[in-house]
Amino acid sequence: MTKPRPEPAGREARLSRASAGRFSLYLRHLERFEQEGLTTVSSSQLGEALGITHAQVRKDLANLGHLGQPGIGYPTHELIWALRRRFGIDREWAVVVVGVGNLARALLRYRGFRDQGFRFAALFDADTRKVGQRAEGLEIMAMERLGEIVRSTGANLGLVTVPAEAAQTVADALVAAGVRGILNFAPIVLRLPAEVSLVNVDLAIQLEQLAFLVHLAGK
Amino acid sequence: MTKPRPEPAGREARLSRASAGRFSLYLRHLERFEQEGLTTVSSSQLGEALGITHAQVRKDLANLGHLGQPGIGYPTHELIWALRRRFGIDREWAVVVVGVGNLARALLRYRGFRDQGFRFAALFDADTRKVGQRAEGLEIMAMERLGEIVRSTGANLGLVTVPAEAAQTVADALVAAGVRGILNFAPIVLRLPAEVSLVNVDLAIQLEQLAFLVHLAGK
DNA sequence: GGATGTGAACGACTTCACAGCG
DNA sequence: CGCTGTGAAGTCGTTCACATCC
Repeated sequence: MTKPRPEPAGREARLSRASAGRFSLYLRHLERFEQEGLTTVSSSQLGEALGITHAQVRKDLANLGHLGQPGIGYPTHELIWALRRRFGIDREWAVVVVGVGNLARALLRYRGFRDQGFRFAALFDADTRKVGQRAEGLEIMAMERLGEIVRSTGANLGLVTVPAEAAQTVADALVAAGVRGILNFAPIVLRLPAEVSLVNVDLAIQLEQLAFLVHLAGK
Repeated sequence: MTKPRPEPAGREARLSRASAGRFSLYLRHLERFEQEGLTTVSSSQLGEALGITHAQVRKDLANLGHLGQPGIGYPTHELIWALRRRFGIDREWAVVVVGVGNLARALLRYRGFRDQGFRFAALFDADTRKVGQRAEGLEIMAMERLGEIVRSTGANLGLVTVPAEAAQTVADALVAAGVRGILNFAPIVLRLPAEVSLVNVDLAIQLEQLAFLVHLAGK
């Protein structure tokens, strides 16, 4: 049974889910600012970049401690590292991908994952014709080896890009293998133990969402 | 300049954005329930399926008028159609796709789009080697023809799956061609006129998000 | 002056709890 | 009795406004 908000909380000062959801955006823009040579950035600059208010930015960043200097702004480099620490991407994440279709291939190609501390450790597919082939430099493994390989590589995240019918089974296997988080692209509600984190991305729903917004706007 | 909440509102009884965001989930589960032969469904059943409380379900569905019957529940079929009407998928949406990579191919393959009233009208790519090839039964067109074809097909939604550098240019072209909504997969903040709706899907961020949740959970 | 940090006001969403109907 | 619809309360997130500091 999945409670609406399982979400176990960390120790540090309470951090809202909404604010957490913007952290990777801050990071991305800060990295750009740093590359452009800005040693310091203001809440207004960040707000402009993310499309939110400066007050919001300050509230979010207050979670990281008092990094800002009145009259000046935030030191870009320090802020980036404070975010990374808080974020957990100062360590490395090993990711396994289950279901090697077009979507998985698109994700494997995404540049920037490696920079952000993500490493693809292994690929799996139930289709025996795909097993043994390579995708983006990694060999595709048979599903039977999932448990073994997740354990031996110490993978902690699983990416599920299989059809809806197979998703729960795959998720169960990943959990059994000891994965700590699952990124699910299948259009179903996965049932997971509370200690395993879950992020859902439902592409079909996004398009429906858009149609809905247009529908509402067009009156 | 993009205000945090441009969102022009519809006429009917005010509908919260959060509740709107669940509509496609309701629809999906209701269709499943109907297939399973349930002519009637309760707020608890729906809540269980979506992972939210029954009170929440009733609040959401109250927007559609008084469809529920105390002691009984909601008539499945009527509810589905009430949702569809409210949703705008009782009409057809023509979608053009710009940037035919793996991600676009994955989306083109998504079953269910057609059932939900979406039709892929045309594909475009800047890569001249791809132009003329076919993907999922549609010919890939040169970017130059975008305006012309959007207009002739009456396409109202655009799906942007190009690299970040090209995304704003593509979006501008789509807007100029008269598209009413854009589903953007590029990891940048698009600047659009307020009358064009926008939904962003940033896949890289979802993985970071997951890492973050795991990080927080693991204390 | 320009920018941060933050209490207080505000607004949005969710849950509670219960009246009322079938 | 079961289940809906809905005010009221509660929770969460955002914006305002201003004291404070460089």
